[in-house]
Amino acid sequence: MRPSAKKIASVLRQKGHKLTAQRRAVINVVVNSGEHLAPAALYERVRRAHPAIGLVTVYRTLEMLHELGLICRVHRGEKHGYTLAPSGHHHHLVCTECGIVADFTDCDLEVLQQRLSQQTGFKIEGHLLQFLGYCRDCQGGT
Amino acid sequence: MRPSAKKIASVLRQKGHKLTAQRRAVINVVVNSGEHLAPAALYERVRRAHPAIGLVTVYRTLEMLHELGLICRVHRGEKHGYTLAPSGHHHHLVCTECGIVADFTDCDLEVLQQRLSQQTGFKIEGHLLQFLGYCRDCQGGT
DNA sequence: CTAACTGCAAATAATTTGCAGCCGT
DNA sequence: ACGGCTGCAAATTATTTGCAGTTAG
Repeated sequence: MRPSAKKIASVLRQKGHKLTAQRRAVINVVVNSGEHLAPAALYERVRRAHPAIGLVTVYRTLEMLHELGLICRVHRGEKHGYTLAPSGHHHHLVCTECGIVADFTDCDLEVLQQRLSQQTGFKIEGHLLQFLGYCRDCQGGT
Repeated sequence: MRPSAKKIASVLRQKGHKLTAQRRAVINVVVNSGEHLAPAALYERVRRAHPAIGLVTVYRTLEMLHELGLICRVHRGEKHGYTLAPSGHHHHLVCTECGIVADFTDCDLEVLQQRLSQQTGFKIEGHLLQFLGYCRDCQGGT
């Protein structure tokens, strides 16, 4: 399950972070968007609810949420952004057109990883897997 | 197979690009390194053979080689760099410590891709897969 | 010869940091 | 009250672009 704004807020408190109006605003935007938003885009949306917020605060809030494992980064072409983190191991399917994100958890890379590890002698720590494409709504026009 | 410097040079000619001393120097460094090098690191090495080269030229040469499909980008943590592109579909196993890269071609993601496509309605165009870990030589120390 | 190429310096773009004042707990 | 948080402006870092001189083909 993807966490709710309340859930996120409570984690912040538990970890000793203050729950300010700015942070609430950022959290709300992230939660109410299925898209993966770049800091700048997120900033624009947050300003609607909280016009005085600074871009710097958005950056700092995102970094904090990321460190707490509440949100994660996704790649979209050369750009990148943040989206809510469902609990546990997972990956993303990102629409390069609108940025919407779908999660999936079954990546079945264990076997491949095992073999690669043996063949190369690498001690594999993790993997980066993401699909790119066009979501249902973006398949028509350009 | 990974392309040789000669192979790359001949492709440049075929495509109507000029083969300058600077380009040769960049190509040689990329070819003689199994690592994935960031533009700045590559620049340092290229200077040994060609001290007067500008960083800008390195960027432009890398971009050109990338467009021709002769080299490809890899991700290493938050950073990124370039490495030789073996022909055909492939992926990388990157050592986060020293940056050395191993290639592999069999990713078996077709089945997963098919299912995701059906489940989400996405028209999947491609995927991003890369393993991160420590190579044989970097597993000991930090 | 001539268009492509090069290097410099300046321009962008994205993100980080120093700092003084503000505010959640 | 106090330490964390905020916003501004300046600093960084990575990459791109304008331009005049250079050079491969």
